[in-house]
Amino acid sequence: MNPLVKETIDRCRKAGLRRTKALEELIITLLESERPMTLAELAASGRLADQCDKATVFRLLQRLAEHAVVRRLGLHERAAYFTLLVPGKHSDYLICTKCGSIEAIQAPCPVHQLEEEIRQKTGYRNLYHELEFFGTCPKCA
Amino acid sequence: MNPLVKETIDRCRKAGLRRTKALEELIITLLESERPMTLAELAASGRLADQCDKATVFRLLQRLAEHAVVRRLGLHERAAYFTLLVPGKHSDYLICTKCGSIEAIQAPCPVHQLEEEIRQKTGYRNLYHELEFFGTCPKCA
DNA sequence: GTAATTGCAAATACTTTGCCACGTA
DNA sequence: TACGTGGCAAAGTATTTGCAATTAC
Repeated sequence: MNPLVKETIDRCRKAGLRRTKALEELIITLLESERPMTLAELAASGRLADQCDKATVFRLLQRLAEHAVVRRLGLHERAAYFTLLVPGKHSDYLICTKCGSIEAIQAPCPVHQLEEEIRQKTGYRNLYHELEFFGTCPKCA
Repeated sequence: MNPLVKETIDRCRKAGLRRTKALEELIITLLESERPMTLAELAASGRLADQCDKATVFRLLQRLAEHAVVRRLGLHERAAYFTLLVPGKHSDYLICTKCGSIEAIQAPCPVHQLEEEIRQKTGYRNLYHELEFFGTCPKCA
């Protein structure tokens, strides 16, 4: 088993969550995905489809988000997107507004300094950011 | 009347939209607002509440978004937010995840260079970005 | 044994559309 | 006059909750 899976489950356990089949499969699914996924996508995906109800996935995501194991993203669609938070990793995204494709951007994120500035000037706590680029991808153009 | 209102209405006219009372009031409302607003907020706001139906505001926003007069933002809430696009102006936002307050960030946006890089490397067209900082504001902390 | 977790179904919230009346160009 | 626009009400989509049954610890 991917050590990151074990690690992530450990974080959940420490947060007081029980180790259920659904939790495991959800984490594996999120980890396997290269991009954020919606609740509907997650609930319909192979690992989870026969494993548990959509409401369960919803409540799991909710709990995991509370404990900063996943993050809920906007990404402009009607449905919310979720992605696993891996300590030390951060992604910004490039999204095609025509076909809806989503890809993570590799380049180092250029906003850390501004984030630090905001932290100091405004006194906000637990600051994090979300950065997305939208446009028409070459295929759709 | 604020010259920006006239200017914006002109842009709408050029896009083929008719100059209606609802259009005018919507643009004024968006322009007066310091921050993005939801459809519900807009439809309930003084200028529009007695002026027109929520469906009308919805369809107006839709048309305006198509013609890049307004932009639809995610901002993490269940409801979508809308903001007027003023040529040459761009805002990033700082949002409190507890009380939901939204404020525009004054600091110059640090991602233009990355945006340019992406434009060149990926061939995406009509590129723009959305950047938000989330955290707990001093009041809520 | 006890409290967290789950499934199912029902309730909400927000968005979107149909259809006919109306107003702008 | 012609076609974009508006109002009202209904339908659609995604999210959220209640409650009893189940499961992890």
